[in-house]
Amino acid sequence: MNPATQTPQQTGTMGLLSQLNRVVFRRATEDVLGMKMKQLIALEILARNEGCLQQDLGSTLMLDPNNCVLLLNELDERGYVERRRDPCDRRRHIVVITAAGAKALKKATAKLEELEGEVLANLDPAEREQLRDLLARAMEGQDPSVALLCG
Amino acid sequence: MNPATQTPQQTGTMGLLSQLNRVVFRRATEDVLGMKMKQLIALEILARNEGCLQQDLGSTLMLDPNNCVLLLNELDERGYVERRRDPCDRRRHIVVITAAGAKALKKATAKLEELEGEVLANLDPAEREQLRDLLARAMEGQDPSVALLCG
DNA sequence: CAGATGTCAGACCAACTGATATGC
DNA sequence: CGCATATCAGTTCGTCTGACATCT
Repeated sequence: MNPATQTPQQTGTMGLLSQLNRVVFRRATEDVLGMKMKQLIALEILARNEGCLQQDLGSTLMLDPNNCVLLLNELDERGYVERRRDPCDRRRHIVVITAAGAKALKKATAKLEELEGEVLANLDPAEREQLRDLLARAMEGQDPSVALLCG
Repeated sequence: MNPATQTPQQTGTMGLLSQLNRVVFRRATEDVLGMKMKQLIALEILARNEGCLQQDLGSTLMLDPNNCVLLLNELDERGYVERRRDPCDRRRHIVVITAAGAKALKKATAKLEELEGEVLANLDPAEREQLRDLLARAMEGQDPSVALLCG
């Protein structure tokens, strides 16, 4: 809290990324969004990829198969998703978002965008789009197993 | 994993931020950096703010005072920081980075920048700087209690 | 004494590890 | 039978809550 003593040294991009993410996480509570941030991201993916495989969802979210089950259990209990057996390979599950899920997602997304406006208050609309574009392009460069996220 | 079924709907900026951060976290393990990501960020702040107050460090990292103690215990055990009583108010601690801490930070930062190059492979150098600038400017707009991070 | 700071111990939650059941 | 998928139970880790000691 003593800006005068700052040296010219810069904080790394990854550190800034991590900290800004922390700001968002601290504010994007379940109370605000109506669901957990993780659930929101999962529903976003499911909304854009109809009938996606459970394992693909897991790999895109970078979750162990294990953790993916837990996440889907939560979403299932709330009635936001359904798990159906894949007729081609009955070991697999196909996950689909329900109407209730889509509705809840819409609400949560609106809240998150509100929050985004506050967190990115220092950036004008063009810069915000630039930021989004850069983040999206960076994500596209990741391991293909994460591909479902990119639109 | 079925790009053909993607709809035009976009993933939100906050979702992308969260996911890209996850990519970094998954890869920035203690094995790679020689220390935890959190420790690295703390040392970065201490390197740029000589003799900063423990509570200011905590608020910048968005840690409870409690958690801040635990983090400093780890760094102290490794000999990376020292806690000194503030002569002005002997309830307070002033935290300083040691020579060993600075050395370890330098190493870890180099590794993190290597990792950054891989994670941001899709962006050219100008775009990476643009991204860093946007993130830094966004952070500057946060609550003043987080100010130590901004350079 | 009241308030602030830092510390510790116990509770809590989220994520990882191993074992089981089903289907290929 | 070996392999893959999903599920559950036990463990571990990081984080939060409350009590305590020191100092102003």
